[in-house]
Amino acid sequence: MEFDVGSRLRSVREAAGLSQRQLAKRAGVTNGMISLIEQNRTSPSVASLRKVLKGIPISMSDFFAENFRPKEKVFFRRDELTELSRGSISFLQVGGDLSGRKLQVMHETYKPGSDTGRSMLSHEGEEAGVIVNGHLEVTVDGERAVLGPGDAFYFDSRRPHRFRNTGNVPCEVVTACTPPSF
Amino acid sequence: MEFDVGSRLRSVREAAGLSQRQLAKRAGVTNGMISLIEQNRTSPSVASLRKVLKGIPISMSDFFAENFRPKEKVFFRRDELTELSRGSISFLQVGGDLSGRKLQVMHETYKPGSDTGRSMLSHEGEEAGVIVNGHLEVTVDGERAVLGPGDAFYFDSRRPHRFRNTGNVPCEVVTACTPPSF
DNA sequence: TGCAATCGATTAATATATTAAACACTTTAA
DNA sequence: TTAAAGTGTTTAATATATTAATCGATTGCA
Repeated sequence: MEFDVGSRLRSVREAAGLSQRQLAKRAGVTNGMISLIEQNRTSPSVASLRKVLKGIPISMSDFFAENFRPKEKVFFRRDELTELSRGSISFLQVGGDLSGRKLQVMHETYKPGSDTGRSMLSHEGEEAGVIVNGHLEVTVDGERAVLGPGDAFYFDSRRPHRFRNTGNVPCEVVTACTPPSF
Repeated sequence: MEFDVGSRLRSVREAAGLSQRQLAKRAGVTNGMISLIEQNRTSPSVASLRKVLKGIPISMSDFFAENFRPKEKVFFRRDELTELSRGSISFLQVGGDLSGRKLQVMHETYKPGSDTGRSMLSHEGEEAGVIVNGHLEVTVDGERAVLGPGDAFYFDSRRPHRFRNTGNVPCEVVTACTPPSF
């Protein structure tokens, strides 16, 4: 799924209807450099790539965005949900391959003592959920709360976050995030 | 709005709980280079940045995503969910004002006999949910299924759809859609 | 037939990214 | 105290990105 910078640049440049020289002039770099980048004969510095993309124009984020694909299946029996990650946390994802989709919904079960980890990773998007059974300790960017049945959360996924079941019964949660995070 | 690569890298590295040397080893580059990047004393090639981000790990796309929102309310007790009631169906929305947000998560309860109507809702976006209790009849674009606890659905919201509780006990569902539909 | 103006690709020269090694500082343990 | 291992930073040497100039091929116009 690793797309290469060269083909991607050529693609967006041509989509914008610009020649290498036209783009080079708008971006304040040389046409030769654009040629080399598009052939992947050099890996531009992000400073240079920024200048080039500004000439198109397209944002870094959009330039590096993943690509899309359609989908069909609608209904999923509980044993058809795709299990994503094993260990002491069960992630049952609604739908199979979500690449190209914007929404990810999961039915998660946290065994007592389970923990998403201390590393507090962050990713783009928004994230929310409702507790169905048991209790879950949720930490977001320094704030912490223990949530029970019916309680809920909603936050920007870029804020570092962590989930732990500190109780002694399993915790069931239905969560949603956009776009899918894994 | 121009965020700089150095501070962003430092921020995500620290969020992942890694030292410059630890990250350098995982990424296959030198710690000195990471130091220089974080100080913006050099602009890495995208090839190098890719290696570094893979060590965290975080995608290019996420790395270049626009910056955080100011802190907002994260946790919601069940009596704090905002009720959007529609007749015999109870919609408890996670979060207050969702304007400008991309994700809407709701804890819904369908009383026996309740029905979103045969006019078949249709709107832009994607929609998914997991049944928590009871049974729900879901119709999407001609396809119909009766779903029970743990079952789920996922579809493009532009396909006409309808929800009915044809059973004799209340049905609880956690649903998500993007973007928010009301 | 030209000549002029494009196009993208290539090359030697040069600017800069990257490395390897050392620096100064803090923490931990004996 | 002492040593050892951790942190981030700095520097000279080297690898590579980038430039400026040129190339051959194509297109349009006289």
